[in-house]
This record gives sequence, structure tokens and C-alpha cells, in this order.
Amino acid sequence: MKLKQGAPRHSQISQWLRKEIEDGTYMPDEKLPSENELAKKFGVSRVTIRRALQSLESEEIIYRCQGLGSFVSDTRTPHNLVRLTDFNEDMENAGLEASSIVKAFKTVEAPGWLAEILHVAEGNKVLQIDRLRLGNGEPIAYDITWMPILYGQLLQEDKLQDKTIYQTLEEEYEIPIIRGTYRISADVADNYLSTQLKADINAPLLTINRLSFTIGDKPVYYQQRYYRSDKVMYEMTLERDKNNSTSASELPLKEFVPVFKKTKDTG
Amino acid sequence: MKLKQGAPRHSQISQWLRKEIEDGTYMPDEKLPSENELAKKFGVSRVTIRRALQSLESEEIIYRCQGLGSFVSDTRTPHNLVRLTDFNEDMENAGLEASSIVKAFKTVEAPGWLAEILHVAEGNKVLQIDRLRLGNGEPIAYDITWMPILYGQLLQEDKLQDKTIYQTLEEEYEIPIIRGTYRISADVADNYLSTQLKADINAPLLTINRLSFTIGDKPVYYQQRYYRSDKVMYEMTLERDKNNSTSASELPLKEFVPVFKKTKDTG
DNA sequence: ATATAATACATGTAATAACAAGTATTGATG
DNA sequence: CATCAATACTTGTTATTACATGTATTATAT
Repeated sequence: MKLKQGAPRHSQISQWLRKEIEDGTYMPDEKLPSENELAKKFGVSRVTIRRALQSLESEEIIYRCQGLGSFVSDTRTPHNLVRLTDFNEDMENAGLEASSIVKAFKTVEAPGWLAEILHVAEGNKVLQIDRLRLGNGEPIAYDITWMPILYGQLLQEDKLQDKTIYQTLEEEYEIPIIRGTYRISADVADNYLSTQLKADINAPLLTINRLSFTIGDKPVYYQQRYYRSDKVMYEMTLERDKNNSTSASELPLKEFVPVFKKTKDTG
Repeated sequence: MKLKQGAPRHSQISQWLRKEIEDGTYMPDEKLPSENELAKKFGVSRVTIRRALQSLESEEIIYRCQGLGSFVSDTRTPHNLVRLTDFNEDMENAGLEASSIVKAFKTVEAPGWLAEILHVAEGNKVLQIDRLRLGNGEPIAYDITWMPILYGQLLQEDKLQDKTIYQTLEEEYEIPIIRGTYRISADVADNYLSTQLKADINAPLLTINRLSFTIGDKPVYYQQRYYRSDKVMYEMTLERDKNNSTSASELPLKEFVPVFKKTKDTG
């Protein structure tokens, strides 16, 4: 008798457990049922349960101690992966109140360099969104986003306060971002930016340009963001895994997060 | 009869295969022996072989196709991990000839902020190394490194051309760097830096400060590096794994590499 | 000659079994 | 009371077995 209802049993089970943990059925550091109990509960062998638990362990959703059991990891520690965060989320983590001022929401003709990046023909119309980003009312960053009309038509200006572009595309239109390329550089504030950001002219700016792709390597939007470098720096932690003693110099990234400075440090 | 010679059999085997692949016994895209053959060869069951191969697969050292076999991955693709690279290596990848000029190699008394970072007492002596970094003879970066005398005494000024601090500590003294914290920010060139880097005063600089730790969370060295932002930017790629359909916004980092510009772009 | 079916072999999934090894409790012993 | 051994329970490792599923080749029929 063929079952073949899609996914293998062990991944169904790990999915089930994942959901239980997300839903809060099992709290952080709480002990999960033992492998034998789970095996009985799901009517599978212990091997299958182990495979399911191994997935969760490698995602650092649970941790296991020989002789003790399996436990839920601390709440949403960075799961050995980097979470792509948006501005609002970053600010929230930093304990600042985020707000945005939409400075422009218009269609423009794509110049050559942009057309190439977004895979549209030169001169094609693209949506351009300029936003000033504030934390606790103070200017922190200024960004410009361009996207093909194909995707741009899905956004509405008034919704940009509540939801991020990322969320809107993924949740409402099932257009997931599966890849992003970041370019990190430095610049100095020109006349316009210094005015907008209320910074000195020639003030140093941390610039992060990112190009986001959806399935099929289709570019969805390109964003240039200028951070006031006296307000924010990016911090990343690379950590070497103790188990996988691979060749010397490989470390997995644990975190890549912006750090907001509340007080002005003397450099 | 107890064997207990340390590591479990499956990790011994994966280690063995890792080495074979590194040594070039199996070339990229070459088919490994089948699971059954390996099982017979090592005198273990197929389950154990599979565990070994699973490790290699998760490290992206091999890839497997149902019905075909297991194959060696393309040469040293970024193994889903970020490789910590040093300046010389970065330049080599960019096709530039790297050189360094040691501007200072001295002991100084650690000011408060540095003492705190390096976990030494304020006023303690620390080694300070100032270096100008060149690519094809042109100034690209300037960095200052501080390290406790404990580690500093292991370095010799004349060796800094050949080997990196990282390599020296790991290979000669078995002091591995297991964690690094990067802080990325922007600054403008002051009088001294603009002279050293042959850049305009107030030229934008990409600054990367990193603190490197060895086992026991002991800080080994702290480095401040200033890149001419017209010469280099950092690029990183985040990619979502197709298999692990975890919660929406988590992407593993594939690459974090500097990109050197050979020609001056118009901003 | 081309399309199809049979076959051999690869990895993928899973059940069952046994033992090793770490942890905590319990109970006997000093 | 303190110490130590026995015990029960946990995860870790491994062997054996069976079948499912994907791939490529070979033999067969059209």
C-alpha cells in the first residue's frame, strides 16, 4: 500500500514540533517528551523521532543533553542564521520608536545602471520611494527604493507606515525574498542629505545598498540607505562551531544587527 | 570489549573522507564510492556511512543525488559559512598584489576603553601595530591592532609581512580564534589618515573594528581598520535555504567579502 | 532506428534491536 | 548524616533488514 502523502514522516513530525514550540505549547528550557514517548505518540520508531529532533537541533530550536532529554532553546536566539530585519524591527529591538516620512512616491524612468540591476529595459518606468527614517523622532537614516512597476503596483503609499515592503510582498502576494545582496560602504553627506538627516555637511554616512531577489532570481527591489554613522553601526558576530572542526578559518555568522547609539560618543 | 577511542565511528569516517577530498584523492564532481561500498570498506553498517556523509553534505563538501551517488562539491565554494579572511587573502582574491608597511610596532599603556575591551588592567602594556595596507602599491586601508603582551610577545615585526596574526597564533602556538565581533561604521579621514591613505581630507572611510577571541572567551586582539571607501566596499549575500522552510525571514549568510574597485566610479 | 520495458544500482525512508554513556534518584552502608 | 552503589530513565551510537524512489543502461518490441 502506497501512502505517499508528500513529505516524509520525520519532517512532518519536526514540522509539528516546530509549530508546538512556536505556539508556546512548550516553553523555553522546558523538557520535551522523551524520544520513546514521542515515538509511541506518533506511532513511529525512535529512529524517525531522532531524525525529526536532529532537524530541530541543527536549527537550534531545541537542544539535547544526553541522560536528560530534549529542551526548547531560549526564545528566538539567532538560529545560526541571519534574520533579515527591516527598519522598524531594528528600531524596536533597540528600544527606539520608529517612524518614517515618505518624501517621494513616484514613478521615474530607470537610468541605465538601475535598469541593469532591476532587469528592466532602460527608460522603463520604475517606482521610486524616498523615505526619511526616524528613531524617537530623530533622523537616523534616509533611503531610496526602486522597484519594477510589476511589483510596485502592489504597494500603496499609505500602507508603508504599517507594513514593510518585505512583509507586504510575502504575506499578501506570496512573493518571497529568497536572496539579498548587501553592499556596505561609506559616504559623506551632501547638501541634500545633510539637510534631511539634520547632520553636518560632510558628515560620515554608513551606506547599505541591497538588492533583493525572489524565486527565479528575479530582482524585486533595490534600496540605497544612508545611515548617520554617529547614530548607527552594524555589528556582526562570527563564531566557530566546536563540533565541526572544519578547516581553520571558517566561522558561521551568528548575528548581523545594527547597533544604535543613543549618546554621541567621542570618536 | 570497550573500544572508546574518542570520537564515534561516523565522525571518524567523515573526517577521513574530508581529508581524502582535501588531499585531492577525490576531485570536484567526482563520484564517491557508493554507501554500500564504503560500508564494506570500513566494516560498518550503511547507517553509519550515511551519518558520515550527512555531515559532509551539511557542510556542503559533497552533494548527493538519489539514484546516482555522492559527489564532491565544487572546489571550496563558500560552505554556507563565512570564511574569515585576512587582508592578504582578500587582495589575492581581488587579483591585486598586497603589501603592508608597518608604521608602528610598539608597546603602549592601554587607555581605559581598550583595557576594558582586552580584559587587561588600565595602564597595562599592550602591543600596538600600525600598518598601511596597499594593493598594487596604492594605499587601500590603514589599521591599528592592539593585543595583550601575553599574545603580542609571540609575534615578530619582520614576520608580519609573510604570515597574518591569525595564522601565526593558530598554527605556531595553537591559539585558535573561535569568535570575532565586527563593528562596521563610517568615518571621514582626518589629517593623519588622509596623508597616509593619500586621500582627501574628509574623504569617506569604511571602518571595520573587530575583536577576536580565543577559547574561554579571552580577547586576543582588537583591530581598527579604515578602508578608503572609493577603493573597497563589503558585499554580503544572504540566501534562504529551500529545504528548511523556517519562519519567514531567516536567511543564512553565504558570503561576506570585500569588493575592491579598480576604477573610480562616479558616485 | 526509435520507443518502451526490464534491470541493476544508487540514495531515501523507516522499523526493530541492542548496547553505550550520561544524569538523577533511591536505597543501602559506613 | 554522609557516601557510595544500584537503578531507572534519558539520549547517543550502531547493526540489520526491508522497501521506496530516482537514474541510467540494456534488452526488447514496434
